[in-house]
Amino acid sequence: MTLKAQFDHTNCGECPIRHRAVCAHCERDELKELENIKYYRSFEAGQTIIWSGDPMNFVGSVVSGIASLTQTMEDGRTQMVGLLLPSDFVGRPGRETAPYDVVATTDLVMCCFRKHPFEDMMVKTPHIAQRLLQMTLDELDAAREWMLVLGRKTAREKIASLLSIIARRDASLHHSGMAGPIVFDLPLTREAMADYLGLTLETVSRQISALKKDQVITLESKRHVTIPDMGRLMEEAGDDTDGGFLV
Amino acid sequence: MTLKAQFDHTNCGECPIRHRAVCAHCERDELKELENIKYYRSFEAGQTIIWSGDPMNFVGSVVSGIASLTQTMEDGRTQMVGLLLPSDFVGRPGRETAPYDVVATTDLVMCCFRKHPFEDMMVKTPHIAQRLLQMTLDELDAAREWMLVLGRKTAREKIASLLSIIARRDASLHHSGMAGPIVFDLPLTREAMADYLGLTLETVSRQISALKKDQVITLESKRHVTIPDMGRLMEEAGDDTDGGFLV
DNA sequence: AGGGTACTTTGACCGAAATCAAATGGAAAC
DNA sequence: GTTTCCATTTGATTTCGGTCAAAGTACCCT
Repeated sequence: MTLKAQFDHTNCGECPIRHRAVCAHCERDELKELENIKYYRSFEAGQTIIWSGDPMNFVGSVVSGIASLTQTMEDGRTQMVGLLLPSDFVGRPGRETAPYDVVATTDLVMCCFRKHPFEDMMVKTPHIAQRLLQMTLDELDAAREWMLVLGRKTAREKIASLLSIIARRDASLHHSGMAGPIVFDLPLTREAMADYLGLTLETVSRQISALKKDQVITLESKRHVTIPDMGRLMEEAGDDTDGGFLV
Repeated sequence: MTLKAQFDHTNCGECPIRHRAVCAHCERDELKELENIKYYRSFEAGQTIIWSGDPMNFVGSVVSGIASLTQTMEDGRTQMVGLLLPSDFVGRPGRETAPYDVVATTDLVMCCFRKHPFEDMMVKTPHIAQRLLQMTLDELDAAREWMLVLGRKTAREKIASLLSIIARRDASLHHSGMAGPIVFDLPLTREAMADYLGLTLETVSRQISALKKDQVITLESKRHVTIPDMGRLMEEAGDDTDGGFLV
């Protein structure tokens, strides 16, 4: 069951996503306090929000747009290690510095809380620490699922896996059922997809073309994707687990 | 700073590792309760401790030996997603089922706690939830660091990265300083190394031979490794971060 | 409309790692 | 001792994805 499914109530103030993510019981007192310390930040596509190693003085969640967590080697090779879609949480309570770069992949709005007040609240409100533990375990599962993709899947399977994740996340946002074709816009450039999948952008492009030729997907434009048969796509991804993905 | 460094006191009863891992302040009351519900389990090399999807009714930590977390596709491709060395924690408070197989890579002793009593204690003792959150964040960082290895490093760099991690963990166990050669036994078969690195066992063998030829490492036997110059090895691994690895 | 820029596709070629296959080594069992 | 079994090494060949290069496409900006 996803995070969204567990806490999908709407009476959580003007930043509902954030509260759904943190407040397990949506109690009014906790909410009031969160309301008092929250603020919004906007970023442009391409902007780096936090540099690896820098002090990170806030936590927050994505309201709209896409952010990514990336690691870079000295010679420039980069690997995306997380994809943050709306409602995803960013931040490490109890940590001083960021362990990797956080980059706005598209224009982005985040709902933030200064770290220290948030940590104080965590101490006063055990629910929150436990909720954060659950969320972190979910992220850990997603990261490990992704290790299988990076370590053992072919380029074609990697592309199918990524499309599958984005399609599933997007479908759950739009409350559509599991039947029928799924339509969405790819929020990533070919290069960003390559960085996520451990491929080159040329290989990404070639494999997308191949999936199109084999009618696993349809492209109305470079970015606008239709998936006529989700089951077929998941076969292509080599996925036995029909769910469970979280990132 | 590693987990070990933060909690390296010795007055924690007969299962000190376990308590170092969970009890942030080593308070006597908590310890007593933990003592009452703990028990030990032994496993033989190769034994599967938990199957992915099975109910998991305990949490615990590795006392001696090595366990690994692995994911397997239908066609048999497998990816190791975590390596559990002595003092590492296993288990998901708040989760019913295991998300991947846990396998004893060597003969193994674990110190376990039934899950429900442990969860009850977690609720009563906020420290523990917060400590577990910290540990889970560490694991998440390690998993993401490993994603860079899997996605972007060459076979030679992958091998060097793995040797580097094991050497560092082993060195910290034996309290040796950072200077001088490091000697240890490889606790993994070539195949297990391959599964961890997303390679084939042949490639692992070839790259180890190559590192030996280039005198980055010395092999007294197939498994007994000497690293004359840790800095050199880390260069080979492409590591800028001279530390931080946890798994 | 024209020109610039950034993103994407496609082609030709190359190389690192996979695959297939055989030989070697080392330890336990008979 | 030698047989058996398993882990490991090494060799020959193939293949998938990377690299280098060029062309195509869409969008923005005067």
